[in-house]
Amino acid sequence: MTSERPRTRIQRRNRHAILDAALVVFSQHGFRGATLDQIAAEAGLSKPNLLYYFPSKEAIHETLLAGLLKTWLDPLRALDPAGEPVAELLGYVRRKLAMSRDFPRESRLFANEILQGAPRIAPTLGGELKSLVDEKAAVIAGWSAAGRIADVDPYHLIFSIWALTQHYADFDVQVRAVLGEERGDPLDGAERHLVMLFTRLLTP
Amino acid sequence: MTSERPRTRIQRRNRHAILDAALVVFSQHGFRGATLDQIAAEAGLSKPNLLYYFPSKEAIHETLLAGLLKTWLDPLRALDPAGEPVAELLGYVRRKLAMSRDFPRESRLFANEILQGAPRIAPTLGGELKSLVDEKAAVIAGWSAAGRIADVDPYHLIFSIWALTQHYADFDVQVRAVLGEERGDPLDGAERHLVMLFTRLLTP
DNA sequence: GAAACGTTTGACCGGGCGGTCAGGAACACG
DNA sequence: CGTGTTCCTGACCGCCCGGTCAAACGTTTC
Repeated sequence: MTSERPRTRIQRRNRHAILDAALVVFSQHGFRGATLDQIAAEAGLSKPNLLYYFPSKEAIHETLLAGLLKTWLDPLRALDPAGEPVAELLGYVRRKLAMSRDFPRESRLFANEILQGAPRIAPTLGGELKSLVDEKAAVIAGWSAAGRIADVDPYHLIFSIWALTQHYADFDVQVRAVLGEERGDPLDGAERHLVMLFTRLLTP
Repeated sequence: MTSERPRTRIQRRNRHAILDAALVVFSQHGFRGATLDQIAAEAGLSKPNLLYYFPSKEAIHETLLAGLLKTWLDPLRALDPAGEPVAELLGYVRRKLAMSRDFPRESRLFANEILQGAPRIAPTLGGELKSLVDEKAAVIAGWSAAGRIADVDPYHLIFSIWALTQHYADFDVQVRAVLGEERGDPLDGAERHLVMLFTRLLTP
């Protein structure tokens, strides 16, 4: 893969600006819905200049996804087999929810990719993602068998955490439309609710 | 709105074929990502013939969304204030999960629309959807106050049901990639898991 | 069978798209 | 200051997209 680090400061700045702009545009319109002109405008650059730094639209998208996947899986990697089970899982929920709060565009970029059949990251899903989940699922299954948490299917537990936390980023518009403008940040209520939900679910 | 019913049988057949094909294509590629040629090919018609039955690409999409929203909200409408609270809510979960099983493309069409900021159904979200949810949230809050179910935020409870059930349709590729091909239908495991989850959450 | 109407299509159009290219501007370094 | 290198851009290209249209084809009706 092309992993040459940017040499000059101007390169770093512009590549960064492009990826930032691309994240905004791709996450809102999806890959096909986004245009290079939009990204260029958002980045404050000309379209040919974009293609000076990246060989193609595809390449920008791929770079974005590759960078995303690492940070996206970190919260799960941090799940400590040696920790207190319920606290560990609640910590995972909180970290994941924090990502929905702090990186909603990353979440939507990912959701867009999966929705469209994951054409560009299918191998990663069946490879890196699957083996990480397998590993952590085994840990959870161990906790379950030892009676330290309630008896739950570890895979569906993980899916539940993903679904419940990412929902607040991906379906943000709907959440806000339903809650109206009065209430405070939906994410605050969500955190209380989810901590309660998983506490009730997991304590034996 | 254009609500003239199709007169002849050939009209009904072709309009239906177009909407069917459009659902397949729109749900996979999103509005901008889909092309009339794709829809026409999927429907087995020529592109100009598509535009004989619908005035524009937009019109096809709108027709699809309008028809979708009704069926999409029916499971929530069926929530009976007079029923037994836990059973009612579990029934809602099951109906919603059945929709993910039977109409995954409808779910993805909806998800695509929300992800992109709901440009075409924002009014409906703040109107029809909000008032329905408000109504049912009041019912659930009543059950909560009466001690017939545990003390939960009714809005976030409803969000949780949406998130957990739709996840299996919208993120189907990811779910299957993680679970591998061995296991049976993910939806079977999901149903057991979700029934357990909501039983634990809701019983006082 | 001919008129009248509903249905289908090939050919076409203007605009927007991803991408190219030749050359100019800005900078680094002696 | 000169020169090599990096950075940037206007103009352009070919393709694809949504949509149009005139004409042909089918079907019904009398």
